[in-house]
Amino acid sequence: MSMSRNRRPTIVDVAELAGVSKSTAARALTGSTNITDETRERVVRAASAVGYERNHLAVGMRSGRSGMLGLVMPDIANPFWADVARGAQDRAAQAGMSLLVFSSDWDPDVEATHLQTLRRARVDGAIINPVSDSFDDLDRFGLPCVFIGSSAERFPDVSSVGSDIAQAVRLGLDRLVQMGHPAPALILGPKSRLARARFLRAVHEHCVERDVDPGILDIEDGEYTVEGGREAMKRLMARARVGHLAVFAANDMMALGAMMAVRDAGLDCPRDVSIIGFDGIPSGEFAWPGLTTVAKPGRDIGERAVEGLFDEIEHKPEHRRIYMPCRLIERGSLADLSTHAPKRIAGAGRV
Amino acid sequence: MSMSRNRRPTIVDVAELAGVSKSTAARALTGSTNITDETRERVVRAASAVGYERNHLAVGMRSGRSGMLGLVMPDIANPFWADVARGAQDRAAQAGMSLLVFSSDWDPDVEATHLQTLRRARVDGAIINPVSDSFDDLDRFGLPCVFIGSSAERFPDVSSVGSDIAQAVRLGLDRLVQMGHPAPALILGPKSRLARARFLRAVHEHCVERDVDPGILDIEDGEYTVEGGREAMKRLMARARVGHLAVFAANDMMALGAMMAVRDAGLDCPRDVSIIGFDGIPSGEFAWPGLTTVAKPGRDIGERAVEGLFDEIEHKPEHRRIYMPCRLIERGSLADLSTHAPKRIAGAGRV
DNA sequence: CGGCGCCATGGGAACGTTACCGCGATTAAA
DNA sequence: TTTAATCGCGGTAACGTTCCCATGGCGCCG
Repeated sequence: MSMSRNRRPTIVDVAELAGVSKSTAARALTGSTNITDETRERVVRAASAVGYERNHLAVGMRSGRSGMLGLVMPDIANPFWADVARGAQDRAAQAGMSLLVFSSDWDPDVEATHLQTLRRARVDGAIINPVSDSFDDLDRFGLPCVFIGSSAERFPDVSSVGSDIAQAVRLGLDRLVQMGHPAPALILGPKSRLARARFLRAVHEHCVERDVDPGILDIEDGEYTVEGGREAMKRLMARARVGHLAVFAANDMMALGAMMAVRDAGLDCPRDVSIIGFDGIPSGEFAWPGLTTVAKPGRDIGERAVEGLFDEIEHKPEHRRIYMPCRLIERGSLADLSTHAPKRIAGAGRV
Repeated sequence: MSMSRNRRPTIVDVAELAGVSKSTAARALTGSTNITDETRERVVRAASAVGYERNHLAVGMRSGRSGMLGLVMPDIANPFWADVARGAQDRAAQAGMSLLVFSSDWDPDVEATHLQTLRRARVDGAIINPVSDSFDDLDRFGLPCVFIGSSAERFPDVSSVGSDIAQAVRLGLDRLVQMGHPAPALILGPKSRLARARFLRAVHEHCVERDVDPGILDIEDGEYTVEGGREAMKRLMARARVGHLAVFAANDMMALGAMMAVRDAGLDCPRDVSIIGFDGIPSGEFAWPGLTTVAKPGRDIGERAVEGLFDEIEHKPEHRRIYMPCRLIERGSLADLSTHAPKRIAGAGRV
């Protein structure tokens, strides 16, 4: 018995036990052709007898494929990104691949470090929510890449997957109009973020289609946080405005912050103020009232990103940018003013 | 120029450019001794010139250390587990290691598949929230392991990290007593879950210390979900009980569900019913009222698990089970009855 | 001044796997 | 029946790295 207990069995151990060469053992185990059924079965039996498990490091070295994918996101603890990670992980596992997960915390330096780690680990491809503005060394040796998120649009020559902001905004605005809020105020993110511009552009297009002057919309900016939304909502309420106030927040966290500000001001949502968010984070379900929002398909985005990455790895550059449709989740933070004040352009009167 | 653009540069490319042997190049790059500063600098310069990046697959194969850790959790999209993952990932990155993340969905078969993948990937160790009851093949070849979560207590001979349920329960009950709720009702998980027994035992111990008969506590069981908590709360309210009702839920989701049930019944939290949860999920912050809860240190648990795993990998079996302290987060779902009804054992009267 | 030892370097093997090639045997085709 | 083709199998090289050992040069000490 040459098999020591502390050493992991290799394919030669299997071959010896089966009485064949390691070449034959490899053929049997890889499911290759040119092998007798009887021999294959003998090898397979020997493999399970010694507890053989193929060494993926060695396979990866020989074949140049590590069987691993990289995922670099701002923060895995953020519910949206966790959802994306889950989708990516499921799709990768389905294809027999593993996922290396990293959080960049919106820091370009951290991101660069993680990317270097990914390249060193010889991942077969990477899914990245880009923070940095330049990726010179990213594709220097052709690491297949798919970007995710709206910041990915800064890189038109890299395949990417994101939510369809135009469709999402349309979804939200249509519902607002249906409920009798044709000209909602907007709470947007910082001007530096690309997503802000996308969101605003979609609003403009929608207004134009409905012959509404986008200029009449109240707009407040804030950080993409609860506190940012709270402050923005305070400023919004401070503006002299009569009647019911409807708000479309570009982010659920901000929407929840806005809800808090409404409560702080002694008002009631949805009676005095209607709020609709954008993201679909779980917290919106437990707020009171439940937050009506346009949900991004985080999991689907993760899945599609992996699928796109497979195309990229196989050098099938079919698509460049995929927009995943969002869906409306109604929970009760929108007042229905349509019966009381049908078809008015400006803000409707208080119920 | 023999360097093709599509081939990743190896250490021999570096060595050739620097005019040394690959052994010397390796010495220079690994920071080993026995090398001239001048030679080292020349090699380092050559390495960056050709864009050399050490192949971790090859390193892992040669050294037996892949530089990767595995993390198997029920669901990365669950906020608590996402937090754990974040902590583990940060601590691993800090040590220069990568994290392979998997979600088992509480399915033993899926878990087994992921563990096999981990072993094949030759991870240096794994952090696992165990679902299965048996792990025969887990340590057959000595894969270093640290378990996390309360289900880990089923495996006393495996190092594990979990939250200190006894301390958490004490924290919650002490606060309840301070607020004038000495004998709260309990909403617990299914009887099959180990965490339920731990929670209940801690409650019993605390009651005994305070000379309260644990038998007088109302108890309802439910699934660890919003719906489970909602149903349990309904049953709790259906019991003939006068005065203010205080509830300690063993899980934040259930606590939020209980809050919904209270609202559905036309009652008010905290005026009519006090609710305290256990977990510390973000959603509790946005509920109305904000959910007072005992928060598990998810991120810390992840970090400590990685640290424990390092000890395990280096065969330093110091500790076996680490209990991480929880902390109380007060948000307003507890009514303060202490001034109105100080020091009463049974349920206090309505305010 | 000579021998010994240290130190910088180079050569080669090994980690575990798979691809390629060669060889013998069995079978099909002429 | 003879030849060619196919098929099953074994040997060997190669992936990129690090470690061990050998070698040669130089300095130090006796």
